[in-house]
Amino acid sequence: MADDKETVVSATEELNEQMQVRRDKMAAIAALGIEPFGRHYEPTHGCGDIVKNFDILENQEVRIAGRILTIRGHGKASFANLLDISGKIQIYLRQDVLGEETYRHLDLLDIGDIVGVEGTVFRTQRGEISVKATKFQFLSKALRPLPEKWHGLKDVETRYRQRYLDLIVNPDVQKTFIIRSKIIQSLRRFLDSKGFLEVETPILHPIAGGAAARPFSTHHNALDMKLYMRIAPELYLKRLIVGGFEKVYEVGRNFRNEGISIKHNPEFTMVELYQAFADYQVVLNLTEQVIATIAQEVIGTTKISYQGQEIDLTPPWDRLTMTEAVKKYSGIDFSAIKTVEAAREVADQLHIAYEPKHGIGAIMNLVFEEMVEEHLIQPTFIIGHPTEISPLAKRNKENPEIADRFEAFIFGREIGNGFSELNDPIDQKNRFLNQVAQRESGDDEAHMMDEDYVTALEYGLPPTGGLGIGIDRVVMFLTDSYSIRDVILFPHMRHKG
RNA sequence: GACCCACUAGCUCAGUCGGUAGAGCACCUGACUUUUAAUCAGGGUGUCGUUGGUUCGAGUCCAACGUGGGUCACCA
Repeated sequence: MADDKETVVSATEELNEQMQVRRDKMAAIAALGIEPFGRHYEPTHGCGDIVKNFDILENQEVRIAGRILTIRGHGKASFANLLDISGKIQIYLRQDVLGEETYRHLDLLDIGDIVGVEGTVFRTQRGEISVKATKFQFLSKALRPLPEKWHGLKDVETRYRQRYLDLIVNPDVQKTFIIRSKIIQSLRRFLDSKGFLEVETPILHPIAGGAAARPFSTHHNALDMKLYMRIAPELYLKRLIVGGFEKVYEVGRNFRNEGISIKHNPEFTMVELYQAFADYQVVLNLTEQVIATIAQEVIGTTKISYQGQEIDLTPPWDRLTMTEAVKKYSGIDFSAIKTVEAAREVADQLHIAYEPKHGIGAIMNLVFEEMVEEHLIQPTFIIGHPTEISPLAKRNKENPEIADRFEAFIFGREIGNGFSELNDPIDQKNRFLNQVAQRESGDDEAHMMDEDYVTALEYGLPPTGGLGIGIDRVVMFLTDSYSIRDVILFPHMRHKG
């Protein structure tokens, strides 16, 4: 079609000078009988490893490969810096070593190209550990220029949309994602060592349950069936406890169809774990242990600095009931409030908005969110949430209006949530019915009825403690990242306009 | 969803009161055999996010839209 032709032509016209020059060089490389986009190369050493191990490697022959970051030509000799995953090293290229013809190929070399170099490890007069190249070959031509070497890439939009550029030119970014990987490794090591079994449960759910959130919905064509992206793995993991696994965990992605902020990405990573015969106290202790262990293993300390604030992750963390916390920071004693009318009056005085569906417990939770959360800078467990807002948690034995539940807060942000699991199928069914009623009255974050889950409970769920920890937020704290987007490789973005 | 801020060369950024579009790096041409933000000489490569409006004249003022960031709202 004519349209296609025009597309090709206009695409060609869009090449700026630098892109055209690089394409010309690519063609010149091909004209020499060299593939501009190579196939295979076996480095013997990492660039950064050579620098680290110079004592052993001095005067040794090495073969390295990486991306050209800088080139400094000096006539019949040139210097370049080569980057691979292990770090950077300088390469020194001399016409009299490489030969005139090969040396001329350097004219076709650009910053950003990926090349292989063989040569001898040595130290220059200025003390820079370098490789004196005896051979040099093109591995992949870069057809676009890299961002600037000194200021790097700062444009936030480009950094997120083209994360590969961010990773190439901003070394701290790579560091953050290496730490992220180590955090998850450390988490798995910890749980494995405690006898937990790692499992995988569905991400496509016929019923989205386990949390109060709006799901993404999708459709299975062959089955002509509506499906949801999971908002939490909770109900499946507890089915596994019914099935006889006594300690399970899953590290995985949850999807929630909600707003985006520095603390929220539509897909985010959580670990959820369940331990049979345990209660919320057991998993509460586990929470502070696992976070402290990860911090110690990955960054070498449990005393961290986040956004200029010193935070001590060393157990034990503070423990405070929600009622106590609300009293401490708002002056309101909800244990003395016995009617919804009284609770509403308090909320009105504090100018906190509530809805008709909110009972005493939900209103206390609103006060908590509004007046308490921001003060919980040092790691703090808030214990004893209203049962009203905890439809999957077991009631407290002494006070059925509160649940055996906790949330862990750091820097005013919730990083974990755990409870004694509701294992009474009759109570669970009634709570679901309650949620369904709320749903029908317009709350699209209320739970859907999950009959099969209730059936599973009817076969017997042992007393169980369950815990969920937001991994992204943990990574944020341990890498001192301001935004969740800085700990997610490809954060969600709109279509480019 | 509301409000605020940003968008200028490949990258990082200037751009005065509305009067011919600028710098550094990168790039191009040349010199240079231990440099390292190499240096030296020469060269500006642009749909000023988009579309309208005001004006003799708009990168600059106004409006709408787009994208990003932030605050709030919403929310594990």
